[in-house]
Amino acid sequence: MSEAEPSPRELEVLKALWELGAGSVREVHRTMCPDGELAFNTVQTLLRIMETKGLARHRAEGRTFVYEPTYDRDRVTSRLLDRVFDGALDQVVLSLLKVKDADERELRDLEKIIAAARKRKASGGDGRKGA
Amino acid sequence: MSEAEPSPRELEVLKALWELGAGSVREVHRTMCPDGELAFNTVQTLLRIMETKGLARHRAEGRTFVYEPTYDRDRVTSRLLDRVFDGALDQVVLSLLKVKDADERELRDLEKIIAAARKRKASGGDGRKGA
DNA sequence: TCACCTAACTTAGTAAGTTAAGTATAGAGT
DNA sequence: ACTCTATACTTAACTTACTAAGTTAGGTGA
Repeated sequence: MSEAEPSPRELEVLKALWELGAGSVREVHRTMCPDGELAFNTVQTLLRIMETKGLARHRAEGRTFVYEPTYDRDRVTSRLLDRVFDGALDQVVLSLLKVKDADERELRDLEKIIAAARKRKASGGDGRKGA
Repeated sequence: MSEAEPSPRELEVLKALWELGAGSVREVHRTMCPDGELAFNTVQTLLRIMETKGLARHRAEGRTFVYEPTYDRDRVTSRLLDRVFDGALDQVVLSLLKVKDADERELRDLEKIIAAARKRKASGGDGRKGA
């Protein structure tokens, strides 16, 4: 099984978790549906299932369970995209640019990000590839 | 409902469809599982369901149905990413670069893509997308 | 025409995702 | 001690996804 894919609803939970860093069921619930679209219990169940899938983990804090995401947003994004492209990074950006039609500021930001990546690679001298 | 999300399996079908441009059930089947992991009928059913969801459409060519994807890869990618990020393009690229550790050639390609996007915006002033 | 191949359509069963009511328990307040 | 509340755990109904066998019917060649 190793690394389960989050379902759409689970992704919402993850987003709340990323925003919070870590949080109790109550906090996650409030974050992901402030207007109570989902019942508290529903979120609780989701989190329990996500734990069995390895998408989240918890520690007890008093009587309350505090949940944490197992994978960060980068990891999840990368997996999601590998499903559509097969790891072709530039294809992704191309797609995005075609659809989103970024403004000048965004384009410049992107260039900065790329420059930073290049520098990181050069300086660290560290071209590790995680397995 | 407007625009349904493709399930994981449906995404595989879409990938075959994108590769083919358009194709019969048989062609899609061969493309997505050359070693017959899935039955022909399974693919056929998937395509029919995808049509009801608006993910694909077909035209009859003789007795054979030829299926076509409704949305191109860019569109699907963009929607997929909006589920994780909320349209923050540079966040996506940042995520990707963190995880993928692109090589120099890829980085240069990315810069070219960005430059092209900028030019497209400046010249035509026309960022129109055909449906 | 009859047998055969191919392809579409029907149906159905298993599995996974989604939702939430119901149940039990541990502390906090009176 | 008794009640109220907040929390975790159990169960289950209901939906959607996945898979494929079975059925029907149009062409093709003998």
